Amino acid sequence: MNDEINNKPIRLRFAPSPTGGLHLGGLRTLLYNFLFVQQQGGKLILRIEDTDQKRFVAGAEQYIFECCQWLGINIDESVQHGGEYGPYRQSERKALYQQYVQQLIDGGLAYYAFDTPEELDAMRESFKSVLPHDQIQYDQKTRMKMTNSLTLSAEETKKKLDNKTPFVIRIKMPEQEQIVLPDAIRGAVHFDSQLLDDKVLMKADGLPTYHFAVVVDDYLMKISHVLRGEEWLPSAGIHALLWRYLGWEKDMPIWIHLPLILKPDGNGKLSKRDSERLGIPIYALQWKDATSGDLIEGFKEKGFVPQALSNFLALSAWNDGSTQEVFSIDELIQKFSLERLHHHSAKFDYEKAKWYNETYLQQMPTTALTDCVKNCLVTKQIQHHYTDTQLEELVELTKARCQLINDFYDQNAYLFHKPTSIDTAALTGKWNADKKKLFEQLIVVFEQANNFSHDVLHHTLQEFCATQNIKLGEIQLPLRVMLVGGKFGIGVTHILALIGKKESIERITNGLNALSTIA
RNA sequence: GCCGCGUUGGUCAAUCGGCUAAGACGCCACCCUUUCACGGUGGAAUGACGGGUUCGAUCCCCGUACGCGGUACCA
Repeated sequence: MNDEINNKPIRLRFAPSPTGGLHLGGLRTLLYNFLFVQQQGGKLILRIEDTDQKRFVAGAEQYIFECCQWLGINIDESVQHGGEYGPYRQSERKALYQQYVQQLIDGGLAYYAFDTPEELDAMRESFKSVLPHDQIQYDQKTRMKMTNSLTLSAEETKKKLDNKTPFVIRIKMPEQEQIVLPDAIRGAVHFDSQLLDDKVLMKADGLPTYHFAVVVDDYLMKISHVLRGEEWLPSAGIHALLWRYLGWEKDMPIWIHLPLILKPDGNGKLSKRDSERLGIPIYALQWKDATSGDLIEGFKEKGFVPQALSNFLALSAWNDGSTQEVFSIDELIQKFSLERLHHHSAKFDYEKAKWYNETYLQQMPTTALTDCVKNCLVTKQIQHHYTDTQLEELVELTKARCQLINDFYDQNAYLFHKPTSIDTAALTGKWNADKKKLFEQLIVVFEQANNFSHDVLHHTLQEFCATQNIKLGEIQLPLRVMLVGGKFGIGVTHILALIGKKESIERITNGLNALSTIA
């Protein structure tokens, strides 16, 4: 549809800054970029926006690729995949930007500014009395009072440049002009150039700012659609103006500004702090914070499968208009549409995310799920002697109660080690010396049993109850409490079969000791 | 302050002028189950406010309020 209008190949880019872990919002932007590209048969470019060396974090770039891999997101062009529009790291494109700023300067659309940070501060101070509130910025109201190539003569400017005086290059905002940014989901967004400041295009270190680099790179990389976060909308007017100033207006990509993901509670954008504060993941994969040294768990470490995260994320700012909520990646690719993207922010609902994961776990083939559980047990360093067949059996029996992979251990810990305490209160009033004798006899029966499988045990218990002339229900609860420590868990005969004869007898014996205090 | 974007239950949301306002998560109750879950059935719970436009506004327009974002030689 859009490709026909523009008559140009579909090329999208995801352009993160390597300044830390990739959080939920970035992940979702990445996912939407991917879905659209897959649907349209286009290309997805991953561009590293590392123009701020001060904020560079080692490892952040590699981490982004790892997230893509875990989520199954295919990148066509990047520092790792290559491509004909490289380099794909902005710091390596430094020389490329030069000719385009020069073009703007020659056209009188940008200018050199020599003001030092101190002079800028002084300017802000001095204008406090004449300008309303704090709308003091480097703009058409103030630029003629500053040290720049607009106020200096050509010779003076040349002298400063020859002397290697530090400078930045600023855009010269037009005096009075309506700038229109066509956003595919929000319609035309208008900006008044009079209220916009003369943004820095090139910094003193010779690297471009974001505003200049995106425009140049999106043009050179032939980007057809820009799907990025809403935090860019206020500066999108400047980007649109630059596309025009550089003479590329007819090649301008289609803009789509995605809503933000907000804190689950309270107000504001979801942040790293919320992850720690609420114990919820916000990264796909664990991220080690370089400054604090803290290791922050991601969705993967919490026990999510990537398909569930993708599905949850995809539906957090889009739906197909039906009541369907569970979509495979292929369905998402097929049904995704720009038109149905939401344009308002929403709170992050971790409960819902877990529900998605639960849904995916229930649908997974037992063998695949068992593999996940085995990995989980390894990372948790849980010692056990279960065979693969037994683990598969356990997965089948317990998956209905698991939302996260880790739940297979957390919910079934009693299958891996003896209960640390016995909830004797659960049996108050239901325990006496007669019951104790009953269980002592049961131990004898178990000791003589030569088949400890689940179905045989079922008959064994029934026969035992018949000979004792009691109902099965009378021994079930005490037996459960002795085996697992409380009123929870899967069926008792399954527990007995899984932990085995020796372990079962030990637990009953221990249980009888613990219960002697209430009898 | 200024600029931009938003505003349907506790949360996520459907509707594209006809509403007795879907559905999901969460919550509650009951059923199933001599445990806990799963499952099943049911329930409570929503259009920020004020003006228009219209036979009719959740839906369109204008204000107000509120929320979010931006306002850097950060992205």
